[in-house]
Amino acid sequence: MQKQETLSKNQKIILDLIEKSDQPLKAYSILFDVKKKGINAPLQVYRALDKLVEIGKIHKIESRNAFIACKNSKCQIAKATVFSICESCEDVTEIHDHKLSEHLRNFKDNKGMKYNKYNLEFFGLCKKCI
Amino acid sequence: MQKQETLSKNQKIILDLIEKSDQPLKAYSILFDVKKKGINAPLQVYRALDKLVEIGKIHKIESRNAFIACKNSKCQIAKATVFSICESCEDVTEIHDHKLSEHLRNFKDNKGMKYNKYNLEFFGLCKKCI
DNA sequence: TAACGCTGTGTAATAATATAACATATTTAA
DNA sequence: TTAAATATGTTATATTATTACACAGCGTTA
Ligand SMILES: [Zn+2]
Ligand SMILES: [Zn+2]
Ligand SMILES: [Zn+2]
Ligand SMILES: [Zn+2]
Repeated sequence: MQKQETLSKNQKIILDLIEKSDQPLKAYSILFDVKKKGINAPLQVYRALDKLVEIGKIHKIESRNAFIACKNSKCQIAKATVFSICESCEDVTEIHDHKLSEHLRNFKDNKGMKYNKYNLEFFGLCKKCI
Repeated sequence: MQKQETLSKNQKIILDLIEKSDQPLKAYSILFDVKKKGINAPLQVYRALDKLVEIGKIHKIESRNAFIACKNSKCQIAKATVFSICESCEDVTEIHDHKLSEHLRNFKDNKGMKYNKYNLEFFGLCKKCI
């Protein structure tokens, strides 16, 4: 919570917008929406997005080049993300599954990699689209 | 193997190139390399890439917008991919871990999604970069 | 208080990634 | 042998992201 207080003007504007949407937003759609607030250039948006991702307030959906707010206070350090994505309606939901997280957190390959982050995206059809 | 035989000219050229590299290649770097073979436009590359991804000959590394050849005959239907990515040297390795695959294949959320695909990317430091 | 590092802002230009639209050719299958 | 499906070639354009540069605000510290 105290991190919220230290956000800059542009970061707040953009986080507010993303948090109001329950679905991922794309950078240029964000740019369009915040022009009325005086944010004029892509770079202003990308800088805020980078910071918000870094502190875990939002996550990037890599397969969609879009950004969604994190609703889980526990993953504020965006190091372990799991999403479910409907390939028909594009609905995206963040998944918090303790057993799955444990499994992924404990995963060791046989090459001696030292992991500090993972991102998992499940694709399929949601209830409405089946 | 018989799928290889049915690849078109452009698909073969581009698959050959990707298979010769043990690391992911980006679309425009592929384009640059195949110009000498008569492939002149981005779309020709992207069309081949789409097809090769579809039949599981290559995979897209979503977080890097790059394409890597699949060396595992079992995942020819690119529905279940796991990668390890070194954030320092950008080395990418496809992971085949039976236990992990089982776990992911069997994962069910509580929203009634019907999954048909997943992609997992681990990030960290490889042995050389630690 | 001045010098400095750090973080953020604003702006313009450009790079990098990907697709639309259209015309034509080749392969496959009924 | 026609029709459908798949692939090609080309131009233009859309979308996503970064580089480069100038400057502002703030806390530290010499
Ligand atoms: Zn989260
Ligand atoms: Zn759906
Ligand atoms: Zn594979
Ligand atoms: Zn490395």
